[in-house]
Amino acid sequence: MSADLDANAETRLRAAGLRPTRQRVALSRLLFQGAHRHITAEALHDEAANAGIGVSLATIYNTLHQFTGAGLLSQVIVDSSKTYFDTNVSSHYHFYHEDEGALIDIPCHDVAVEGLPDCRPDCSVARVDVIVRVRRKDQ
Amino acid sequence: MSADLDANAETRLRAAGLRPTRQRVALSRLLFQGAHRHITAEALHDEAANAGIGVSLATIYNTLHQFTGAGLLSQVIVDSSKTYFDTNVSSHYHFYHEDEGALIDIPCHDVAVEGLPDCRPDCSVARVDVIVRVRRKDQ
DNA sequence: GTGATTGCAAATCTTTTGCACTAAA
DNA sequence: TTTAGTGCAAAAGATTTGCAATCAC
Repeated sequence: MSADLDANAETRLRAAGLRPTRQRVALSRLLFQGAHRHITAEALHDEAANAGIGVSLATIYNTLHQFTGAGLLSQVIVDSSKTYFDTNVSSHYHFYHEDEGALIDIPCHDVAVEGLPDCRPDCSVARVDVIVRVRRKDQ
Repeated sequence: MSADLDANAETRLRAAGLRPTRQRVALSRLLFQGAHRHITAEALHDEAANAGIGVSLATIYNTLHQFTGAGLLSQVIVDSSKTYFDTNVSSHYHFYHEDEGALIDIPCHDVAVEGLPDCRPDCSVARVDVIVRVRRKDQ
């Protein structure tokens, strides 16, 4: 079954036009098996290390960006000090828990953003980000 | 009139509970005279230098954060590599021109964000950010 | 005077880069 | 074999911090 997972990961990578190297297959398994997740480079590095996969931080960054370029991941910008990557690449929004640094998806179809004006005639909209910043309630 | 502007700046600072030091008064004038603006620490530092005001970059950062804490500025997080500060502290959204790194306000009353679910019972919404990322159209 | 503020330089933190080495096709 | 990918260590940026000097009250 580990071989199965590897085969899945390999297929996914090939489909995205990426060579299935040992590191990419391993990271792909960590990222895409199970539910969608939000992760930072540092966190993925730690996770890989705990899983006994030796991957340098530089390769983690490279891989995350390659995956993003290939459409396997999306970047979420909510905090000026670190970058989150999201395994959910469909259109959706986020809660960001500022106390915990946690991201939670908000399905796009739940939310309507209406009345946006046009920016400029020579511009087109690449993406609309909606970030709902939440905090623990004061007691 | 320069004295007037300084007096305004001083009043603004006192009202915000900040001691009106030379640097703060000068930066306050740069930031708050004229129309609303979006600026980075680096850009404000350059602007201050061009205006003949000697302020260290560390003080620029300190001041921007103090102003933000005092409610005179708000932070806009749109780019993982730099932080923008906005002199418009009223509730509103943004266009972000990714090719140019330019921010443009979208008045909040133009836009309706509807259907947001609750995050968790123990959380309250601190702010809703809407960032419309635009690009130059491909020709 | 006294505590808040500033400036500088060094430290920190995240992310990127150059280059020799290794692995996939 | 040939090119893409990796690891390391160093570099690059943005931001922060420690501490002595300075300023506002």
